[in-house]
Amino acid sequence: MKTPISTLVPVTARDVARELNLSQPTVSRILSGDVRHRASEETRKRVWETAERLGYRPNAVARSLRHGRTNVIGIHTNHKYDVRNDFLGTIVGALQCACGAYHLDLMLHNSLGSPAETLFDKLRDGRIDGLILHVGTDDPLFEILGTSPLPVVTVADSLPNLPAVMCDDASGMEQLLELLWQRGHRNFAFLAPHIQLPSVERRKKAFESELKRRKVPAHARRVISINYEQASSALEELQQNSPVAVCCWNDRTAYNLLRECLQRGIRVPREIAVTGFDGFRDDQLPARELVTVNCPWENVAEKALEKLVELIDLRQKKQMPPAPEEIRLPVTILDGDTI
Amino acid sequence: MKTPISTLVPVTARDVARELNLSQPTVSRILSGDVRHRASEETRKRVWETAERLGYRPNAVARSLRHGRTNVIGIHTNHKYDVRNDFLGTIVGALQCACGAYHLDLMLHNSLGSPAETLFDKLRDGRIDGLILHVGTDDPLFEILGTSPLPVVTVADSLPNLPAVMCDDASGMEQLLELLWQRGHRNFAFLAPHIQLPSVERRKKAFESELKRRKVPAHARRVISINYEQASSALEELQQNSPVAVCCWNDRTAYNLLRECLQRGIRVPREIAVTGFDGFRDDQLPARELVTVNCPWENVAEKALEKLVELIDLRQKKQMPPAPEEIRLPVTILDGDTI
DNA sequence: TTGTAGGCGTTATCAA
DNA sequence: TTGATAACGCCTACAA
Repeated sequence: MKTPISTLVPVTARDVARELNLSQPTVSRILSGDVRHRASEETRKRVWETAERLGYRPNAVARSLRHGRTNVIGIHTNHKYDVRNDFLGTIVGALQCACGAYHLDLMLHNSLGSPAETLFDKLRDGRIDGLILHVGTDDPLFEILGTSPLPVVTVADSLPNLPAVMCDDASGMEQLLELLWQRGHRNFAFLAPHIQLPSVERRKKAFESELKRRKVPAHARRVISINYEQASSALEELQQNSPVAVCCWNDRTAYNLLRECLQRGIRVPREIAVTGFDGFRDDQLPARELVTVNCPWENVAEKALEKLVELIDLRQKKQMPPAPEEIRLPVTILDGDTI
Repeated sequence: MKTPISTLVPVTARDVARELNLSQPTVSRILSGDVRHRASEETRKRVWETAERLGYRPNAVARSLRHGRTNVIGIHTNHKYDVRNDFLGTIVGALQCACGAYHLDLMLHNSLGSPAETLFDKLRDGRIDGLILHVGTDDPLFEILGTSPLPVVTVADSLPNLPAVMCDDASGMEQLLELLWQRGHRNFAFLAPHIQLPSVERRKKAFESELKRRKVPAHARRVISINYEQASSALEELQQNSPVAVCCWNDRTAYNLLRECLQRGIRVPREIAVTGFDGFRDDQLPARELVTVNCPWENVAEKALEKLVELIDLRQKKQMPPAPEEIRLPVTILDGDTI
């Protein structure tokens, strides 16, 4: 059995060349599988053998420098969560899978720790070919990225002047309300987070306009602000207006609300009906089956990557990118037993 | 307001130098903040201004080539899951946070799609300074990595000749059995997956030896093989020997078992008591509170990164790494209502 | 079929 | 204080 020589220093093409009294480019040509360039069978064989024996591997950093392309894409979010978050985890997971098909690798950029400006530098220091972005409009990043040469595609939340792939939040909310309406609900509430997210704004807007269209009076379609995902603060107000159908801005909030109801003995859905949004329902757990909007986040990630690769290829050819476009993917309803 | 010039091509130090009729190295020295090298105040100012105006950012790829160091570390698993998996998600999340302190970035390597050999090439092509590894012993990778110059630390499951950081699985199982014993249980079962994982083997071994020590007869400490996390196939055997305390090899299996019990009307813990392992309990959901072993996976990730950084620094100084060491972190019990 | 020269963008060492 | 030169490892064009 052949064992590659154990070394503390990586082996270069030059090392292989020296070993055989050849020039470094000759070795490089043979090993990079250049079809046009025919070398003598004899030489090819010796080069391949020696390369394997010495454990040669082409250095990707040098390659990247030469080609002006790293085959790595980055993902960045300015929200305070890491990959353990439902949303980010799903996006990253799907990206990770999709990257395989394009022979790309994925780099996680941590806003955690470094200020935005430093991060911005890192994002365009040539280590990534493109970026998948998920940020709120409060991030200073997007202003700069709009004018930078780095190809960027945003997911879930759109930003001005950047291409975006997202879910059809408005349609999701409308479908949700239609279902609630069919089940006889006439009193509604929307639980919205304090933070501003374009996707949540769209959900809220659709909540209001759709119910207005159905002639629901203002007191029966209230919007209640909560601290991020903490539903408890809203419970008193909800109970006073029970029975009520509560549309939570995301699934986690809905689960929090369900738990609170369980603890306080509030009957679901009799007194309070609960819906989520996102489709992060965990069917494995012996809990209630949450009614929610099934958002195709995997498809969002895949589509975003597809767009990003297009942009990267264009830039490689030094062509101007097309005008930024917004893609909205259709959503469906996941029925359950909480309404 | 200064707006950086929008360009399709990145700006280099050479561009800045040309603009000012200076040499490229001079610009580089000033901008890289070399303290020893005093340049005239006048020049410094002009260089900084021009750099900002043109939107210059040092190219990290070139820097990496020069320094022989990328400040990126990789993470790889050969299991079929991506970052959405509880375990991997936690490890990656914790690494992501910990990387901030070391000014490192994290790259996800997808075994998904590319064969192991290709992956192996990628792992040592110079794009990462070190690797966090989580693989089963069936992976061909570890044989080769043992002799490669790339610093590697494994997590959760140790491999021969590689430093490892893991949880004290044996102690966790012993604590679990002690608790079950106190609560009066005398009939036990261990649900093990078909796949071979060193960590699970340790849990299984501890299950057997600890119960043997307590003089539990063989028929009251059975080991049942299941397909990965699917507990249902074991239910018949479990019911026939009820009441029984079931130690699942991980939390997900335990939750699956709980769900099956719920659906079939089997009382927990009366007929079947359930414990998990790992500490991936979701307290947010209105479900049963699983009794499980709280494994400090975040600490595992942090410790592994710490070790990896040490190895990287050593290699940078071209020193030999120390003999591989195994670090086991202590675990505790999370009590609940399922035993 | 193979070697030489040059450059990707940066940093380090020298000399001016 | 600054500039020239070389090197990191690779690839491409051209010349031999």
